[in-house]
Amino acid sequence: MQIDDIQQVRRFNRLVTQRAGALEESYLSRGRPLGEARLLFEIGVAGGCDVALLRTRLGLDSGYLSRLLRSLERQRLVELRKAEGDGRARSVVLTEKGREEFEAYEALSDEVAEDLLSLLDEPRRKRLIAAMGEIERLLRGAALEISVEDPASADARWCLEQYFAELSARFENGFDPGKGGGPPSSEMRPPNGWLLVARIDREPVGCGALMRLDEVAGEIKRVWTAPAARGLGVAARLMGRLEALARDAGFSIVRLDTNRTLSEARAMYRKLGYVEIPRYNDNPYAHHWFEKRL
Amino acid sequence: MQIDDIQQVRRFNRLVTQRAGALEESYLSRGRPLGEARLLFEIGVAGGCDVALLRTRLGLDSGYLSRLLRSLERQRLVELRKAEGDGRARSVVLTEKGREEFEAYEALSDEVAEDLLSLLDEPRRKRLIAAMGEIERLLRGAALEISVEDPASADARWCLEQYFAELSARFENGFDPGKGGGPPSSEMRPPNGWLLVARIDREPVGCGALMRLDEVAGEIKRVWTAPAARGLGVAARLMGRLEALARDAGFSIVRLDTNRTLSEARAMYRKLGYVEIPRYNDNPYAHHWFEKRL
DNA sequence: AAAATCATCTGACTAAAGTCAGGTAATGCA
DNA sequence: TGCATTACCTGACTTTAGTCAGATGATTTT
Repeated sequence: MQIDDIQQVRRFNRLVTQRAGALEESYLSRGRPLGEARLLFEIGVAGGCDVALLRTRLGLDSGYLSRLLRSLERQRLVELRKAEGDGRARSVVLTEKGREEFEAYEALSDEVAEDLLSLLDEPRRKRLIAAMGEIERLLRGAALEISVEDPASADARWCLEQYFAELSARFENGFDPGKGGGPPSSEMRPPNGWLLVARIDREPVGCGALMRLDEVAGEIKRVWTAPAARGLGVAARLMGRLEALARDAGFSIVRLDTNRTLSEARAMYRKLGYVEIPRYNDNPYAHHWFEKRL
Repeated sequence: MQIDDIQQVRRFNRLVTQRAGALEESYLSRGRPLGEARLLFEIGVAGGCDVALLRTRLGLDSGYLSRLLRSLERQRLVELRKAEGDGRARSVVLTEKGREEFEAYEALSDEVAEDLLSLLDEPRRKRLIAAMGEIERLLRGAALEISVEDPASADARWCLEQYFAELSARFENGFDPGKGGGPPSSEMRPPNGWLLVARIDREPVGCGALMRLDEVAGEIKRVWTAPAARGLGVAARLMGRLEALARDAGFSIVRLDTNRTLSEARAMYRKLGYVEIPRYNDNPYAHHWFEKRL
């Protein structure tokens, strides 16, 4: 690692935190301490949620959070009620007045961003946005964690549900997991199957599975990235890990199939070194088959 | 301005401030409140300075700052003494122990930056650094302020001194302002001369002058950018403003000369539409002459 | 059904950060 | 010379942000 790089990061951090301080200051303009403003904002973004979620998201002490909520309640900005399902927990929602306040904070955030952009002419603005997007993708992608997961875990099931829902939305004739979903999820457990879940900041953002086809070949299935995490290279990282798993399991070949509507996926497989091969299974939803020698 | 752009800036701000929190947290690891740590750091960066400068840089109340300084003094990290020149003012310097602490904070900053970089592989790291550099240049450049200044003002004199010092360091045979410096600074006042000073965050970072040659032609001189602000497009912005001044003054041509050692300057003049012409003056330090029709 | 665990609340604290109104000595200006 | 201004200091105060040790009632485990 180069010293120049470190210096660049440090200069950048200094500059950006300085500018970002403008946001905190603008938040204070509504005459409410920052802690309360942040809390109100977080409740608004979540659109009402359980107190426990706020506690972990903002990293607050439970006593402290309780008091902050009480204060917002006294200001008639939020309402607290018992959470459904668990009588111990409580959930918060914004009142009408709270929603107005939240929107005022939204407007302030927009304003700060707009002020920044207005300093630049159109081509420079484009470059700034592009560079910000690049940094965002790189940093979010860097925070990606991939782990082998039991297919029955809550996050795994969530990912798979999303995946199937997306297939049935995108495939020309819909999608029925029973017909083309391949092996049931319960088989995606070692030693003949592996399910990976990718997370960013604890939140699941993607999945992928490897199944044993025979002694020498594995099959990659159910590679999916959450819409919010696309463009970060999540799928490519999942593929890499699946191939590593395949190698560790002693496979020398991995195969996969895909539907013709998923053209981005096909482009990615090619880029990763997969070559198209003849049909090797009877999946009615597949139009292309690929393999890669490890 | 597009809504997408604003959202990108907001997402970026959120992400970056979140990561920057890591730095603040690491600063706390030395068992000193953040306020004191920041102050110590600022004194160290400045290498000792007047109290008033710290007050404006950190935006602190004078009473509060006074107490913070007292606390650092009690810890034997800094020493306060009367500022030279003004008996009311005080100046601060780090003690030996203070310097050690400062360096520990420096090391922490480096570490945080390194941790970030270590999350990425080499090509991604390169992209991150490039994007950070781009953002830094754009934002710093956006904060550039250019104004017509009296050549006797402190900032103007500082810029001109720096400019002459640099010429004498770079020219093959040194530089004597008396021989090639052109008209004395006192002539750079309307209606026959204009001196521009460029500033970023109040700090002067460059200068440039326009002088009347005759009824229809102006001459651009003393265009200089402080080393710390190079690469931000300061000189190009100064040139643009000087040309605008020339147009307003009724000139239809601007000319300028330059030394052969200043190749970046020559490249910039060409890029801005200047064309090389024969010698039009007797400046012994000039090797190239340019002009541009407005 | 008892015991353990959990989510939240309450009260009693503390440290940090900051504000404000004078006060003192040095400086600048008429 | 004298009066306003400036740079900093001091004391008295407030707000913000947070910690911690129980208390309470719901839920889960045994």
